[in-house]
Order: sequence, then structure tokens, then C-alpha cells
Amino acid sequence: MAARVLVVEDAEPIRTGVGIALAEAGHTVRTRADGDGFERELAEYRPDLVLLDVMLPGRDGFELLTVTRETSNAGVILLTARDGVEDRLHGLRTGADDYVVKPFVLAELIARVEALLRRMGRLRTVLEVGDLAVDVEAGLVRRGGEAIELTATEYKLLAFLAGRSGKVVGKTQLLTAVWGYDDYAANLVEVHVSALRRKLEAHGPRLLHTVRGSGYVLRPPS
Amino acid sequence: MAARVLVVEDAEPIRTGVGIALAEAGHTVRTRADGDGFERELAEYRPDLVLLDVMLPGRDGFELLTVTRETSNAGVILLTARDGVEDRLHGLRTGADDYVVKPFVLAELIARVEALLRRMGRLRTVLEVGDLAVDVEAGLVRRGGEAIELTATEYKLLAFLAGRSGKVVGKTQLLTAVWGYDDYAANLVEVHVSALRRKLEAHGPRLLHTVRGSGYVLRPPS
DNA sequence: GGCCGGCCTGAAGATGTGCTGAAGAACCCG
DNA sequence: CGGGTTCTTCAGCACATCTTCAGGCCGGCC
Repeated sequence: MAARVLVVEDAEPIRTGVGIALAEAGHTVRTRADGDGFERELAEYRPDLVLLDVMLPGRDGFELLTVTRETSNAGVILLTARDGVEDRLHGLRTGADDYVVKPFVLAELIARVEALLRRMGRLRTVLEVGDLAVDVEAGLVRRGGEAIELTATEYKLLAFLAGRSGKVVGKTQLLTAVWGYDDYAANLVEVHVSALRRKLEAHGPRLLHTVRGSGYVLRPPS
Repeated sequence: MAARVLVVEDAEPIRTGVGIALAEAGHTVRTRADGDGFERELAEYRPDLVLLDVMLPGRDGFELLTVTRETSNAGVILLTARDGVEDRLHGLRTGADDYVVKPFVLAELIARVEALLRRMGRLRTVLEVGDLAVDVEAGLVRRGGEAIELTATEYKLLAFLAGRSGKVVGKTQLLTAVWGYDDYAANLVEVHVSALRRKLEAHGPRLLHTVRGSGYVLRPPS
């Protein structure tokens, strides 16, 4: 679910900024200032995605794009200072998967990276709280590597709490979100929280805490 | 590379222009002015690519995007008059593959369409899940080398599940994608899953698992 | 300490969900 | 127009899960 990304960009501030942003988004990153040894890096690092600056000292981005296509099936996003329809067309026709014009907002670059990874099936949405991981798409819950079997209601409950971990969630809120109830049936929530805890705490300390008088919080042990 | 493209755009000049340009580029095109009957068209026409205007009368492009993702494997490009990073981010995060801002040069749109198709074409046409191989192009299914005979419905069902292996797929989703149904007929799905399992499990352990209360997943035995 | 309200939990009946065999309908092929 | 295949509907069963209820626990407050 965490992707490997290779960034080739000669401008140091951009290279670093992009690298940090990608790392923060949970990906593994390697950066290079030019195309030297690019083939070796491709073969060794096996990136899922390559970000290529078009204007580089030595071999330019288009050349590296061709190399990438020939020797791997990584996705490719081109970065360039040039704008204009002609340039964009050239970039896309050469076989890039996407094309981002400098200056760009980092958030957008990250969004495009993730859109591409998602399309390639290399990205997965996982909510994490401490050693607990909830994979929403796969409907899987694991704690410390071990899978935990939950019923549909327990799963909905956990997913909702995990989606706002660290925040206190009231029973009324849970009844609405998980059950679609509009009336107050506190015990219903309590029963299911109890069942959920039993399963979660078979693999570690308490994560789902009671906040007397307010509701529940999902929070890693401090 | 001829593809089936579905265009949903309410402005007549754009709709027609895009349609003609795509046809000239060698693709098959269908156009609609709004989202009515969109699900049915998706199921019947089975486009490779969908172009969605964001601002539509009735259901907007984001809504149709979600529907597309849930019930098909088509690529999605959003068209919009709005610009601004916020809109682009929203579009990409919602899961669009690309995002084109109006007014656009037709040539660029076509280039983006082809870039996306190329990207999708690089994806394996043989889907593998454990020892099961589904060759989408040849319509062949084999498990551990041995060919398995499936009926048309069973095959569509399996192909859809294989295309999103590891992800939980709801019965409603399956009904829409495989049958083009819009109403809930759970047992229909169950009967065919049952038949499919009988054939699949004649050659190995269970791959098609039930997720009670949610749907089914195709997942190799862990 | 004693009381109160909020919370936890085991048990049990009610409900829901999924599986399967069988039968009729629809379809396809010659 | 048959004959075979495939699809859909129906009904019954098995069992997992939900909800309710009741009793007990715990923390805070007087």
C-alpha cells in the first residue's frame, strides 16, 4: 500500500519539497538530480512511479521516460516549467501518464500521484490507530499483523470510530451513523462496543475507551 | 487502439465536437446530455472510458464518477468549466483518472484520452488471484493450469470480482455491473455465486469468500 | 460508607442473511 | 419446431448476528 517513488529533478528546492511531501503521504522516496545511473536505479529500486523533470542536465525527461517504458512498468509523471498546449501534447503523446506544469501546488502533485497509483492498483486506503489497521476497501481488520474477524455491525462501528480517532464520539452520533436510528438506545451501542472490545483486546491493550457521560474514543495507548 | 467512449455533457456544441473528434481518432462514441439511465448505459455499452462534465442537470459528474467506479472498470476523465486547485483536488481525490478544464483544445483532450487508454492498456489482461487466472481478452479461465468451463453469467461475475480482487464487492454493485439491474435481488447473485464456487472449488480451496452483511471478495488463501 | 446514575456483560429469543436443490422460463442452436 | 443449456424464481433450511432484558459493577458525590 505504500508505494515506491523515484524523483528525478535538478532544482534542489523542488526535489526536496516533493520528496518530503511524498514521504509524509506515506510513500518511500528516492531522489536524483540527473539521469546518471538511472537505469541501474530503476532496476534496483523498482519504483511503482517515476517523477521526471523534463529539463535536466544531460539526458532530458523524455529520454528517461522512454527508458522507463522499455524496462519497467512504473507509472510516469512529467514535471515541467514549460507550458503551452504543444508541450503538453508532446508529453502525453510520448507516453507519460500525467503531466504537471511548474509551478504547481504540492497538494495537487500528491493528488495526481495518488490518482495514478490508485489506477494502477498500488494504493489502498487504510485507517491506522496504534497497532490497529482498518482496510476499508478490503473489509479487513488486523492488529499487530493478526487478522481479526468482525461482524458487519462491529466493523461499521470500528470504521466510524477509526475515521475520527482521537475524537470523542457520542452514542447518539454512533446510533445515527451506524444504525440509522433517530431515537436513543444507549444499551444497543454498549452491547456492541462490548463485543468489539472483546475481539480487539484479545490482541493487545485497550484502544477503545469510554468517556463517561460523553461517549467513546479510539486512541492508541499513550 | 480503438476504444468505446461514453461522453456525458449537457452543452450541445461541446458534446458534438468531442464526439466527432473521438470518432475521427478511431474510437466508438456514445453521448448523453445528462445522467439519466447512466447505470444502464454503463452496463450495456461497457465503455472503456467515460468523459464526465462536472456540472450537469440532475446528478453531477462526481456522482456519476462514483457510480462508474463501483460498477465498472472504465477510466474516467472529468471535464469542467471551474478551475482552481480545490476543484482539481476534489476531482482527483474522488478517484478521477484525469481532469480537463474548459475551454480546452480538442487535440489536448484527445491526447489525454489516448494517454489514459495507453495507461489502462498496460494493465495485465490476465487477472491472477492465487492459482486462478482469468484471461479477459480470450475469455478463458484456468486454475492451476486446468481450464474451467463457465457460463456467460458466471464468467462476467468472476471477471468483475477478479478485476477488484482483494476488495469487498456488494451484491448491489454486482447486480448493476453484471446484470444491469437497479433493484435488489440478492438471491440472484447468491445462486450464481454458488454455481461459480462449485466449479472453482473442484480444483482447489475457496477463493471467493462471503463477507456477511457486505458482499463477496476474491482473495487467495492466506 | 451509602446512594445514584451511567456503564458493562451474559443469556436468550427474534431476526436476518446466505446457501442450495428444484422447477419453470427463456434462450440458443440447428 | 424440438432439445439442450442457461437463467431466474421460489422455498426451506441452517446458522450467524442483532436486539432486548436483567442483573451486577463502578465511579463520583453527598
